Amino acid sequence: MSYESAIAALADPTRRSLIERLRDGPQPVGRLAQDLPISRPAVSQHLKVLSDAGLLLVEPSGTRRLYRLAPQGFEDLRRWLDSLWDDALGSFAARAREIAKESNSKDPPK
Amino acid sequence: MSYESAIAALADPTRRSLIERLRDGPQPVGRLAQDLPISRPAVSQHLKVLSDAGLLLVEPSGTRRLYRLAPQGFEDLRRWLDSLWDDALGSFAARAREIAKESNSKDPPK
DNA sequence: CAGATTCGTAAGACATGACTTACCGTAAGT
DNA sequence: ACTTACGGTAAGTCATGTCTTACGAATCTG
Repeated sequence: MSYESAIAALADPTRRSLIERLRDGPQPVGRLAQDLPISRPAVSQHLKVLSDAGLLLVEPSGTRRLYRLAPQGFEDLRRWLDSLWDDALGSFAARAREIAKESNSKDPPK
Repeated sequence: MSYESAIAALADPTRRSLIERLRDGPQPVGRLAQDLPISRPAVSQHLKVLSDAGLLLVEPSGTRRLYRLAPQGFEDLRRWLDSLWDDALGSFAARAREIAKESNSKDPPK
């Protein structure tokens, strides 16, 4: 239902960089912004996009906010991509059979 | 190595629409453009982006060009997404254990 | 309570990307 | 050879998204 927003969110390199950093575990905004060549507000905006897409969860802790990966958000995306891959394989296999058949007619057995 | 361009390509709704139409099998540009609310050149440009990202294969046939899904292009993307999902689940499980522990200290057994 | 941290939001500048029309090349049909 | 069909490319317009700085809200510390 909403893997669309997830894909759109993951399309941006900076946001993928944020996602990669969160693979090791939850981190506050300030720490995430430290290693990036952009301002902290920009990071906040990216985090909002990722959260709205269901890819991140937030947990307030004092004045800080811990962001972490949200497994739920990746599920739909994974399923869509898997079914797509299946169809791609199917089409590929069908074409392979055609190629084989054409090759046969030009190059008959025995 | 290049799942980045694949994601960027799939981020656009029109391009996803093209991908969806190609799930049933290969189709020429004109047919793909018929059902879309945009011009044929626009479709050509989208098809180029998808091809460059490794998501489509082209097969010239007379004056027409048949586009089909390229399984190879989805592989890296799938792997990256899967490993990401694994880490997300790991982080989620770790947090769940913390929650349970906190709940225990406030709500001691027996 | 005053000051310092941490972070989100608003407003505006700027770059990027998705469309259009116009045009050209190539292949098939008459 | 001429015409028609099909599709890629170029140039320019317009919308979208990504930054910046400035500001305000909430929490911790002294």
